[in-house]
Amino acid sequence: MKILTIHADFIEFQAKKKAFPGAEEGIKEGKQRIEECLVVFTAVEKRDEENIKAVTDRYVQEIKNIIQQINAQNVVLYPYAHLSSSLSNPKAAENLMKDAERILSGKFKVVRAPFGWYKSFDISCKGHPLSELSREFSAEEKESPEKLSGKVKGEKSPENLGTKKEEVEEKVKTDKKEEAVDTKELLKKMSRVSMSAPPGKDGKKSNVELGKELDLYFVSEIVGGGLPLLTGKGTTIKREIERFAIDEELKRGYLHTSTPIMAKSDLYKISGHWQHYKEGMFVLKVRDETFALRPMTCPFQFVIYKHKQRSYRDLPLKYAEMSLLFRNEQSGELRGLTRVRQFTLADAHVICRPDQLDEEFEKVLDLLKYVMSKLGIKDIWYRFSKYDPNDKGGKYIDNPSAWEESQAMMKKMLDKLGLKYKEAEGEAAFYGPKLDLQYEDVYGKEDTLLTIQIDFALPEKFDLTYVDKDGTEKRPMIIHRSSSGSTERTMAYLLEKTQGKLPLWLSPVQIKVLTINDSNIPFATNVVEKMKSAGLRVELDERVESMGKKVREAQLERVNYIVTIGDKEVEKSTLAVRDRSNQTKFDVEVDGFISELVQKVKDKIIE
RNA sequence: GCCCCUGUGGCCUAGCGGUAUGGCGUUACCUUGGUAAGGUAAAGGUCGCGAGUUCAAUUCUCGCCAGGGGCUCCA
Repeated sequence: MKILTIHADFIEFQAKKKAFPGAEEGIKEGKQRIEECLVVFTAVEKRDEENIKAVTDRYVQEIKNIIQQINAQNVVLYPYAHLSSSLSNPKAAENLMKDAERILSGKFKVVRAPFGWYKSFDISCKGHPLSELSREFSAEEKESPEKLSGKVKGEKSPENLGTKKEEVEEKVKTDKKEEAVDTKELLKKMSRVSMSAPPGKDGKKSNVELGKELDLYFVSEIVGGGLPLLTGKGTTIKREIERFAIDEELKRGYLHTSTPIMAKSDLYKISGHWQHYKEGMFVLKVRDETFALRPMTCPFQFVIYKHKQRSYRDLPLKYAEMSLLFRNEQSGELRGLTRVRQFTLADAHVICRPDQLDEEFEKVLDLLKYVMSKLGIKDIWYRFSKYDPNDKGGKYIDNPSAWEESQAMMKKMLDKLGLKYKEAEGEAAFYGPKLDLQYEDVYGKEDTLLTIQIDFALPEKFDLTYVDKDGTEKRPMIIHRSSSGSTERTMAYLLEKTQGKLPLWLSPVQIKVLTINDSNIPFATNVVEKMKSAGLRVELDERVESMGKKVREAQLERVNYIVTIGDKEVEKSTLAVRDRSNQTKFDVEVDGFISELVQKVKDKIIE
């Protein structure tokens, strides 16, 4: 329910005409005038139907509270459908208001304006701070009326100024009480972790299972669904992927930006994301302003582009960012690291002249292929994602000729590059066609790993321009693309594909050093320190356990190399090295081994 | 968000209308052992949370939270 209240010197209204056939009958004809009154413009909404009684109670309570504050005697209940776009059925609304009239008339003089009629009215608002108020509420929260009214007031800051002192104190008290009660319960929640997933095809483990088994990440109830916490090991993988992507992008002429993770809603309104995806955004209302966590990077980088006048000589401009994004995905969609509510996207926007599009597209594809080769991403396929000409849900920018043109352009490029692809209607972004790089997870489910998109709509919306040779302003083209994808999802892909046996350069623990007896520890420690200072990730297992046990555990951790140090090794200053093929080499030179691994890491060898 | 499944100490797991089984890990002691699990002992749980049914609920019912599978969605 939404209400708007006006403390008025007077209101004068007159029913003119039925707004629909079922309008209230037997109403007073002619003008009615009420003086010194609180006028309550009221819209009953669809969701209120679930619990009419509770909503009525709150409605009455709110009115009483306001009347008390402004010290009025008369109330006018005025049906006002225009406050909401999701109205309840008229009969329910009419009955609700009649009920409220009955309840309130015990204490005040109540006039109810006719329901379902077009009415003319004159009103004179007193203009003091509390003379205009609005409230929005539903029956969802079943709490005591005192607490409810405190809560509503808390949401509307200007009115808070007028709240009586004791009410404010009471609110503070209830807040404190809530904190005290919850803390104990919430602490328990903090330790609750739930992660479980059945095996996939051929008994393969999902990224969820591997994440838990290898201690890479987990999801905690207290933090929330779709918000995984990466441990030190998990973060190592993430960091290596991201460093690699950033370094490679820099080599290829990208500029890395660093833009805020949130903005005022106005920014998203320009791009159309607000209209298209508001439901999927985390919206923050702070005082009188509305912000939202960003679900994508585009508009931020466009703001940077627009900050200066650009010449045709400046193009192509390639803005990249390792971008933290937030999307309020449906709860049923969340899964491990594959689909989350906060993720990092290796995002970029190549802003270029139309004559550069072909070449830039090709360069992007080359970058993606390179990244995939180093990450060991194979068995992906290309999907040419087009719009759906028959879509009437407003899912796509309404400009069929631009769609046809840009899709034809993309198709030409794909064919020229000799790519094999599947065409998919209705899979485009709302602003343009995409080339998606698809993969299959352990359950055989298809998902997008990387994407390249041609955008014909946003340059127009943001009025992006450059000055061409002839001195006139021209419209650039934009390629949206991700190089290593969402790092979280790419990690999920790699984990599932390798079943945790990550390539050396991505492994959280590359080497595990095992000692055979305590007298080997000093030499082993020395070796470990050498490895660490060479930049290798190594752990020492100096426990007094059997060799068999230590080896088995190291294998289960999926380390790349198991180095054993016993009396023979100490004596000769060498190592016994076992790799993933389970073959052990003896008498390996320490420095040689270290430099070999360092080189492998540097070259990002996929074994 | 919808449908279905799941939720037992840090991890895996047995079980059942009468507060719980075993293993791994942990801690202590013994073992100094050469490549897939050495021995003994101890500590650790209000059986996801809340309500209902019952003399009695971890067990049955409902609601909520979380995870997963399938839809839908994916800027």
